Parts: sequence; structure tokens; C-alpha cells
Amino acid sequence: MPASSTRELIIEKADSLFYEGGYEATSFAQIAAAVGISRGNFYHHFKTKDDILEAVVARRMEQTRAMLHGWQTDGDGPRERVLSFIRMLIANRAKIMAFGCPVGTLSSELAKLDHVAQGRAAEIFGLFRDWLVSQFRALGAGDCAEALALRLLARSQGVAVMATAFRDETFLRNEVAGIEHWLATLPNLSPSS
Amino acid sequence: MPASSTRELIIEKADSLFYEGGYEATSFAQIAAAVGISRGNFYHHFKTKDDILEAVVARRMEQTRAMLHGWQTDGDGPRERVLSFIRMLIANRAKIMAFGCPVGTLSSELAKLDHVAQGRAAEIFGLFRDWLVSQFRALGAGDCAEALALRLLARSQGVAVMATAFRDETFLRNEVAGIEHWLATLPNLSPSS
DNA sequence: GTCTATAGCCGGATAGAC
DNA sequence: GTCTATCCGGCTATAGAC
Repeated sequence: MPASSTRELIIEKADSLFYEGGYEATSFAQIAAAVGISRGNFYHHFKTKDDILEAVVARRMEQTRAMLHGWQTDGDGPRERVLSFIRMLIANRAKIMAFGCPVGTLSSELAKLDHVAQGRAAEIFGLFRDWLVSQFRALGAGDCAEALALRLLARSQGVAVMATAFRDETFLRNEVAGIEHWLATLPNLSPSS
Repeated sequence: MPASSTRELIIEKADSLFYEGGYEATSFAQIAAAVGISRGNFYHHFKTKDDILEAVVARRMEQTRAMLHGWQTDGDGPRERVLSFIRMLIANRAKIMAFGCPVGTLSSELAKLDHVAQGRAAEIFGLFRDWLVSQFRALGAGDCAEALALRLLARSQGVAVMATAFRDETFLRNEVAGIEHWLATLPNLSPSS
């Protein structure tokens, strides 16, 4: 199965459109147009819109796993790895200011729609949380590791929401600097690790 | 003009429905049913759906102003007033865990829809920001007041997003405690004020 | 696997009677 | 000010030819 199969292409385009326009507001016609196929052909690959959402969430989970694995391999120690997470906000700043965080905004939208996939979307947060917990453990955070991981996740989400609302890159950069400072001055973590 | 006029009732019900179900996903039929009028009658009060959104945002701004004014009047000093803001997360925890923050989720949805009212929705954040700036000024934060106000806004938004994603009240309460601790231990703020 | 054609529904919006 | 009746378009989804 080649990576550029029609099915994969549908998932890829749907992923972008769901992120940039929202799940509810994105129609089959838009996805079909982006892929370059007819609407009818669509249903050969996915029976319902929910099925596409399911596939998009699965794709995002897989890409998240791959990204975390990459940071795990490349990162020079746990502190540097956590910085990789924080700096995502800078790397993706243009899209975040336009559309917010892909995980946070999807989770919030699905919550309002009372959609069954809301839990699955939140599992992406779970991947980040678990990975961050292991980094904070390696930093010697012990029992605080989970609280620190969730706090960092929450702060990055807050930055994303406010950066989208005000479309303010200076604010985003200031907050990233603030989070990095928070990480550097956390008590009870060995500075050299 | 009585407060329970049909027009006011439409705005009130639309406000709730937009919050709980999202703007795009809420139909005229749902609002009309909630108000108890026919769809046709609807257009006597509002020409387009965007007009209702405009009115809903205006209503939220007015209510926010009133709430901030209330805190200003009742709060026992600036520190206590900032705590009123923080404790909103506790007071509204059930709705936040189900639907997120009304301001943050609306702003994010409108950003994706590329809706003209996105800026107006963000102005509600502006009200909170300006009010918090004046509190931090009163606490002696000086030039840091704006950065502190934005940081507090962002942290509360982050808590709302994560609490919605995981539907976890313990996390929400822990984070509120963390934010209160942050406020209590801010450097360069006179503790007595 | 991809297409055209179309069903069936629901969305926002309008006209006009009362 | 409120109603019923209706238009038009876009939506998800299906059927069936190629």
C-alpha cells in the first residue's frame, strides 16, 4: 500500500481541512475537491463523515507518536526534550495564530458536538502527557512528574488559545520564554540533567 | 423595553446554544424551539445568523463588564479581586468540563470559520486583560502588569481546555490551587496589598 | 476504483396572511 | 409581532454505469 493511495490522500486532506476550518464546518465536497475526486467516489473509501474523523484522529495519534519518538531519539537529555515540546509553539506559530492547536481545538469542538470521538481526540493529549511525565521523571521530579506534565500541557494550550484570539506573535514568544524560564527554575530538579 | 422581550429571549437562548453546541452547529430551528417561536417570526428580530452572533457577543461583553464591576466593588483589595477571577474556574467547573470556556471556544471557532466577529469575541478577552492589568498595577507590578495579566488569562484558558479534554475535576482544582500559589508567590508584589 | 446522477433532508432566508 | 407556507441551496449518503 503506497503512502499516496487515495485513501491516505483523503485522510491527509481531511486532516488539514478539519484543522483549518473545523470538523463540523468541513463538507465532503471540500475534501473531495482538495483530493481531486468526485463525491461519489468518496463513499467507496469512507462510509460516513465520522469514519473519516476516526481515521484523521488515528493519523494524528500515529504522527504524534512518531514526533515524540523523534524527540526521544534526537533530544540531548530530558530537559532538552521538554524544550522540544515547548518550542513547538514557536515552530508552528503561524498556524497556531490562525487556527489554534490542532489537538485542543478538535477536542473542544467535539466536546460541544457531544461526539463519540472526543475521548479519542483527548488521547492525543494523553500521549503528550505520558511522554512528558517520563521526561520529568528522568529530571528527578518523582511524584510531581504527572502534575508538572499536565501543567506544561495546560500552559501551552493557554498560549495557543490566546495567541489565536489576539493573533499576537510577541505574546506567544514572551509566553514561550516564560515557560522556558519556569522549566529552568523548577525546584527539586537536578539542573545538570 | 422589558428584559424578557422576545428579542432579548432570542439572544439569551442563542447565547446558551452557541456555548453548549457551537455557533456553526446551532441552527435557527434549535433557537426558535428553545425560545418557543416559529422560525418565520425569527426574521422579524434578526435578519441573519451573523446578526444574532453579533448580539450574543455584545451581550457577553456587557455581562463581563458587569461581572468585573461587581468584583471591583465587592473585592477586598486587588489580590482578592484577582482571586475572584481565578475562582471562576471552580464556580463554573461543570460547564467548563462539558463545553470549555465560553470566550476561548467561541474565539477559536470563529478563527477557523474566518468570521468577521472573531475580533469582537477576542475583545471580551480584552476586557479581562485590562481589568487584570489594573489589579496587578495596584499590586505594584508596574511594567510587568500586562505580562502578568496575559499570563493569568492564558493559564486559565489552558486549564479550561485540558479540563474539557479529560473531564477531570481533580486536575482543574489542582491547577487552580497552582495558579493561586503562583499569585501568592509572585516576586516584587507587596504581600499586604 | 472512479464516475454521474440523484435521493432525501435540513440549513438559512423570504413572502404574505392574520 | 407572530404565524404558515415555501424557496433555494448545500449537505450527507446511495445507486448504478463504466
